[in-house]
Amino acid sequence: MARKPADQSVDREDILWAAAEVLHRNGYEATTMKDIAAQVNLTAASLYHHFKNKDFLLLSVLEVGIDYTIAKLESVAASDVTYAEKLSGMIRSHVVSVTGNVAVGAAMVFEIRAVLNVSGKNGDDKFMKEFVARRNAFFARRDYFEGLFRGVLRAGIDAGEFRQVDADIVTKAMLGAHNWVGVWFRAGGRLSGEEVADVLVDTWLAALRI
Amino acid sequence: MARKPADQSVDREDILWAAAEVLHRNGYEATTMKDIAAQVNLTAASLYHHFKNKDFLLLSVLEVGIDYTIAKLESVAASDVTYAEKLSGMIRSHVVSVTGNVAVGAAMVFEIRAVLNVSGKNGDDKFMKEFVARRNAFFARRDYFEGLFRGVLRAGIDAGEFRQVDADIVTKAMLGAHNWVGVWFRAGGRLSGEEVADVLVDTWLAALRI
DNA sequence: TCTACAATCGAATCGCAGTTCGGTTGTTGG
DNA sequence: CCAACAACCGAACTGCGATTCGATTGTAGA
Repeated sequence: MARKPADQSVDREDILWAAAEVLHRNGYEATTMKDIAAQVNLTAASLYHHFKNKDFLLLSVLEVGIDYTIAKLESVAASDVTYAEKLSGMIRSHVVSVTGNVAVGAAMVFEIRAVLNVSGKNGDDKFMKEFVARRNAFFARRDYFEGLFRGVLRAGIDAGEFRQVDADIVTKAMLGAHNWVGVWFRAGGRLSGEEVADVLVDTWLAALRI
Repeated sequence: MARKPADQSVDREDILWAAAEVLHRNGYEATTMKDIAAQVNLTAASLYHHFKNKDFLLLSVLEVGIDYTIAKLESVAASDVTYAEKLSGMIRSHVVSVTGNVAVGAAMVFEIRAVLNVSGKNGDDKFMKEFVARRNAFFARRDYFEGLFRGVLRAGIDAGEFRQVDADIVTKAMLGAHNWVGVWFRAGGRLSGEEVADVLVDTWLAALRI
């Protein structure tokens, strides 16, 4: 190893965090490498030491975001409680994740397209192959995430804990409502992240109660 | 008037519609004027005959979108029925609007930031003044739109038709769920726009029933 | 103390996107 | 039939953003 001037050097994690913030403010395409670099006191050129290119940087942000969210969710989904309790915990977990890091949450909602469209342009890029693989893996993670909710919903319906609803649509409605929190939530507002989560838990359980 | 080669000439409306589609696919920043122009068989230069610049074009898309949505919503909101019936109609109206024109719906959700960030850069642009004015008017329209839902929700709660909930948060949850429909809905899928709307109406009323 | 290499930067490349401009073409009201 | 103007286009300008490259600087391990 080498070069770590104590207070100047930043690592991959720092950059991702900072990038999420800038991305949140401006959106992927409107965010320049310079913008992101500035956020961590680097030059644009330096970013290429940590990430292959801009697309990989965004993808990395999305990856840590989904991994973090899923990690928290899985522990809840695995617990041995009623489906209603399980769903409550998952909703709370998701909403708190979003309110806890609006930047990453919003990136996961808004910047997916940027990652999707990559194949459209640089159809020849040297990193293309790896990129597509990682991108697909990311989407698989997202589907898995959605599946966790849908699974509990279905199981709860089958078990007679929830009323009969279209699980697919209701799942998407839930995720849509939660994702949207990242758009309007601001720390320091009338309600804390936990309080918002409480309202949403209450709302969804009411919607599902028999 | 002049120049209207019968089948070539397009009008403002056509361009806005086409722009919404391209925007939906690529996102504002990733969409070039050339892309939009191509969609209506024009050159980028020609677009400047119809719109002052790219920002105004996007803003115009958003304006027609919100106007259209609000127009449909107001007729429902004005009807003289129970709050539950009114809310049902509004939800249906909103969801059907979104599913009926996913492109515009998605633009209204995803491209707002692009319009927001304008002040940050061209702080000197000659059209700045007019732009800011129109942009603010647009945001006022959005707030008004949200207010229509919140108003009915509150009134229904006061009237004892709905159970006690945090109207602010539940309103945002509803709009989030509806907006999200524009992200996943595809015509020709398992359910039609109307059917999706039915599921959501059912879900929200269940969440609000006493 | 050396040496290899991680971490960084400045400067240069390269292409492209938004925009402008001058000119062309028909259509239409008079 | 004519003038005026709407609708359009090709070409050129301009600036900026992603990316590359060579050089520099410390630090960690031998």
